[in-house]
Amino acid sequence: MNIGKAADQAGLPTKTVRYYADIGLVLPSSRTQTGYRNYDISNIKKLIFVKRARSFDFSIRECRELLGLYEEKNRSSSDVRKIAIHHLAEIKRKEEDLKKLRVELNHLVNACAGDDRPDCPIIDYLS
Amino acid sequence: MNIGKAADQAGLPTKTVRYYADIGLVLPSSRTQTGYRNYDISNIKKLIFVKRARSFDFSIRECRELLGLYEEKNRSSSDVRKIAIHHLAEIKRKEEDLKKLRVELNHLVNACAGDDRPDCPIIDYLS
DNA sequence: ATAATCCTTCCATTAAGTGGAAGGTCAAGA
DNA sequence: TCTTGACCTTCCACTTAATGGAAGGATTAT
Repeated sequence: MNIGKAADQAGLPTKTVRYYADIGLVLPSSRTQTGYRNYDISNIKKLIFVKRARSFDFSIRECRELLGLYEEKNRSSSDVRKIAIHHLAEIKRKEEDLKKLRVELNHLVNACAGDDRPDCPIIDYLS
Repeated sequence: MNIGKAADQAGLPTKTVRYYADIGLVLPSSRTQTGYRNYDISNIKKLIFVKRARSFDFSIRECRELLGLYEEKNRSSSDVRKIAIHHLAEIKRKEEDLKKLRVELNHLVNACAGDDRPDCPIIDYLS
């Protein structure tokens, strides 16, 4: 399967699939004599796996680790869980940061008249 | 004031202050004959303003706009408010995205035994 | 045969800095 | 006066995870 077809199957842009090959994340199983990348079913599965992991905001590095465990049939689920828990903590941290920002910015927005006068609590707060 | 002192006053790394000068966000008021950047009080105030705006996760582009309004003494507070509301919406969107991820990933982590067996709902879900 | 659609590699760009190298400047002490 | 150390300068590379585009080769359809 050529890269375009593979990308379609995986639901990823061709550019991204090529990028994943470049960084050695999901390599095509072979190349044609003229240099075209060949993707087989197991490659596609890996692409889909990475796509899903990325949609969970796992970094490429984490995707690499997860993909390693995905392929390792005698893995320990604790290894997978460890990565997921670490990522979960990161997500929670970001979420809390955003919440703080939202609450504070919301206050400022509410305090601002939003009219044609220059007085502005938002500017004041930042000054 | 030299850049190092200015950076200290603003609570920013020297590199960052130089970067802000490079991109024309906060320019030093002058240069010495030998090329050293000179910062005065108003420059420091702008640096602090940008630092606070950045801590609210306003992009550099937004900081530029806010800084423009900060300097424009006959601004309309509605212009400031518009930027803040737009940014607030963005924060909310990100927060909701993260929440969805967190809830779903939390399910998976809870479903995973995390022992030395290979069976793993997390891997299954991504496959 | 030729045109359209693939594919290839390589380079640049994105955001917001950060790190480091090579070298110039300045103030203080011996 | 010389030197040492702490500044400062510019320039280049690197970070994340792609994405856009150019130049050119391969394949497929008409």
